[in-house]
Amino acid sequence: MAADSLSRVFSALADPTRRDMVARLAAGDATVNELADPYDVTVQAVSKHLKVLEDAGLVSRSREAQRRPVHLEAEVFDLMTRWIERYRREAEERYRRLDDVLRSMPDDVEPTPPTESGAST
Amino acid sequence: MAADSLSRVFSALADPTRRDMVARLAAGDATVNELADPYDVTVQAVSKHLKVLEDAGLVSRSREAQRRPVHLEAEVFDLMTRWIERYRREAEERYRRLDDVLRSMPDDVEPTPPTESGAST
DNA sequence: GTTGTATTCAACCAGGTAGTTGAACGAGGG
DNA sequence: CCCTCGTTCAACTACCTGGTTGAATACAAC
Repeated sequence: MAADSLSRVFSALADPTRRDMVARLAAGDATVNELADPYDVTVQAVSKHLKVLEDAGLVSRSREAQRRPVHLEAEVFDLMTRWIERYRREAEERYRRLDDVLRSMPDDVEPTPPTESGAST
Repeated sequence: MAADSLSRVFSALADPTRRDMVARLAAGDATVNELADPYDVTVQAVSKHLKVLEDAGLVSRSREAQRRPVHLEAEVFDLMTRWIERYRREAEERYRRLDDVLRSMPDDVEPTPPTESGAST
């Protein structure tokens, strides 16, 4: 299941520093030291953040002499967008449907489809 | 601390159980007990998860007798989608631009050529 | 008023995470 | 070869998180 990688991506982006790194990397590749500069933390801490982003598939690192330029991988964003949009659409549709029902319902009972059983994975 | 709302939303959805809850809530409102049923954890744990989702603005709870039906709030998804799409677009555009540059540079010099180990293809 | 049901609060524990310092490693330049 | 720079590894600490159990609260039914 893609749940695991989805967890890694969401978790990676739950940190403001990492989100800021992603934002800056969207403007262009950078080295660990360059990335670390604006933050008030050690380079080692930034290196750890980078590892989290890398494990989530959000960035990749190449080797160029002793530097390791960090590159943003945009494809993983799709995974999130797909998940988000799916449930948003569902929720909004349901909302619209409910709205319809309420409007077309004088004071009768609620329609309960017989195909409704416990939700499963 | 993850005080900003974007951090809270990403953090909330980083947990597979909470994502599953959201998925199920997209199909319709549910009570805490209903939500807790399929999971192998106590109701209290689910209540905590719900609090996280609520703090993130992903769900809301009303009061209906002693039950507290949970309702999915779809708007917050927009916040994430906007963030994600912004940087994805930036990254993709940059990629396209780079591609252009490379194509318009047949055998010219590169901006930073410390080592030359073959032409770029 | 007492009982029962649904939910939350409080205290606690195990594991993970973000940060630190200090040392090691890898590649170029003197 | 030795030194320096960029980066990562290792060990440690403080805190946050997800889980537990047990008690408390809120409302409905009896």
